Amino acid sequence: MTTTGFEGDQIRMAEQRNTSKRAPRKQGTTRRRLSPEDREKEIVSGAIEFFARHGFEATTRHLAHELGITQPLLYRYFPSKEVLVERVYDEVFMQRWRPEWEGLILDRERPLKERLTTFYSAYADAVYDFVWVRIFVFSGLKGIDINGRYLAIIREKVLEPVCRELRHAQGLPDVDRIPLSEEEIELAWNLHGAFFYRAIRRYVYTMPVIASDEQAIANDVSIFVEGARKVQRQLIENGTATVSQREWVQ
Amino acid sequence: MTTTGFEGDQIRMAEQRNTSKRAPRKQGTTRRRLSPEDREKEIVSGAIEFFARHGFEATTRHLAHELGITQPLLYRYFPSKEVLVERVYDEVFMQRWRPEWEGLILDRERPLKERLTTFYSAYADAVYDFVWVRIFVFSGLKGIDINGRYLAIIREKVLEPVCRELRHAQGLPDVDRIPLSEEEIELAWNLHGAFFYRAIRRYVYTMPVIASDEQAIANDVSIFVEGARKVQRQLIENGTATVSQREWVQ
DNA sequence: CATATTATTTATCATATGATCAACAGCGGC
DNA sequence: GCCGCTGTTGATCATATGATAAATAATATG
Repeated sequence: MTTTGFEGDQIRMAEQRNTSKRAPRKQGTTRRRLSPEDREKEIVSGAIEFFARHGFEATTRHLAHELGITQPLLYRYFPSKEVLVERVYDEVFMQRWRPEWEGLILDRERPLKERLTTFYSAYADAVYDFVWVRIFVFSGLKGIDINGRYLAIIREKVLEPVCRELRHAQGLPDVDRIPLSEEEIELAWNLHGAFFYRAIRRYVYTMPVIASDEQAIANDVSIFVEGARKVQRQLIENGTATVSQREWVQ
Repeated sequence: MTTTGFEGDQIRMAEQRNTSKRAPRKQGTTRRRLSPEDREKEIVSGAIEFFARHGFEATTRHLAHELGITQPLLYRYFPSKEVLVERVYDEVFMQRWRPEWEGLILDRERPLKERLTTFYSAYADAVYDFVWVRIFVFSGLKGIDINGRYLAIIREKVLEPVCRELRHAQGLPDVDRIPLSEEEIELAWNLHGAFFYRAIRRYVYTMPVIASDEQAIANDVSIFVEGARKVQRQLIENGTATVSQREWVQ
């Protein structure tokens, strides 16, 4: 009646972990003793996967159980759950942005569609990822400021460049002459949203999503570059992109 | 040292609620006695807002506190937290889809851009909403099946119609002759993703998002209808929309 | 092989949380 | 104005959870 459901599971868990990657333990009862560095790495990578799956409200006991260790051991390596969670944030968010990506958008030697497809494909390699997407959404819901900081980078390194290059591609005035408006930035969010919503469908809604990301991204880009021309031009000329009733008819 | 931090707060909370909408209580100490129907309504609507804000892991004590009632009272109206949460799901998801929306997309008397803008604007009235977006994302992360069921409706009532109407608008063969492929449905997700990601930025990331939804939606639609033509045609003709290297150059 | 070091575990604490029940008190009927 | 019904609360329970400390055992060193 008063069973916690954990006592006997340790051996089972240990065996389970062995099937994945760790050195095989001769007997399920033997204690595994790692160097502090290795243990910490195991805890952090396990915590990342664990919190990505279950959210940050999930318990340290549950995490320890999944790691095949006891709960107090976590406190040998991290003074509190909060610190461990901070570490997970850092590990997932830090250095996730690769500076070389920026160049992919800006290289005017290549046609814009190709550049954007190349960029978003490279970006997808890093970001179409269970851990990344879920941690990002979890922390967003929780109101962590890390989201805002990351999205500021996206704005500076992706959205604004996309607007500038789209202007250049169709011979519109430079941002020096007519600065980017919020409405124009919102256009770039169109592409970015279509791109990232695919990841949300896959990893937040756990829907089966079409296999070829390359293909889908190329289509996103094509739709955007073809479709945004007219809107961007209107936006710059009129200061608004309101489509007159006449224009509905095309 | 052993304080729970709740004892004295009840009066304060009661006062706080009074500022919002409830009948003013002459004395902060008096007990408020409602009819079961009214009390239940208060609890449900309070729970919706509360869980949307804090997630479903948030505690019944915290909820009761915010409602200005004591925690045991919740159990007079709901046998368990789980049942209350179920009720919140039902309340938020049920009858959220308005059948008349479907007609907005299908009315071939009007140009497609106008139809889609009208539809997505109407849909935004219901769905660009703090509670809706966050509950949807929370339940998605939690793996609740309600998401999948809702998205099946979206597919049937929005994505497939959008594909059909886009075909019709540019004289492509009917779905009777060439059925919709997953790739083609993925095109419609482009528009839907751009649309819904705006809500995610606003209510999940809590970013300041541009004011005029009407405007932004009209732009989304314009980009999509203008941009998706070529891709859809290629998709149907070639069975794939792979853009040849030559075509990059436009 | 004996011993010291320390990674890991067992036992435990304080508080938090879902849930229950008897006591209290607002409100309608007489 | 008193009384009974019942909406509401205070007290409490069992378990869960973050955190701590002492006991145990794996590994290195001599």
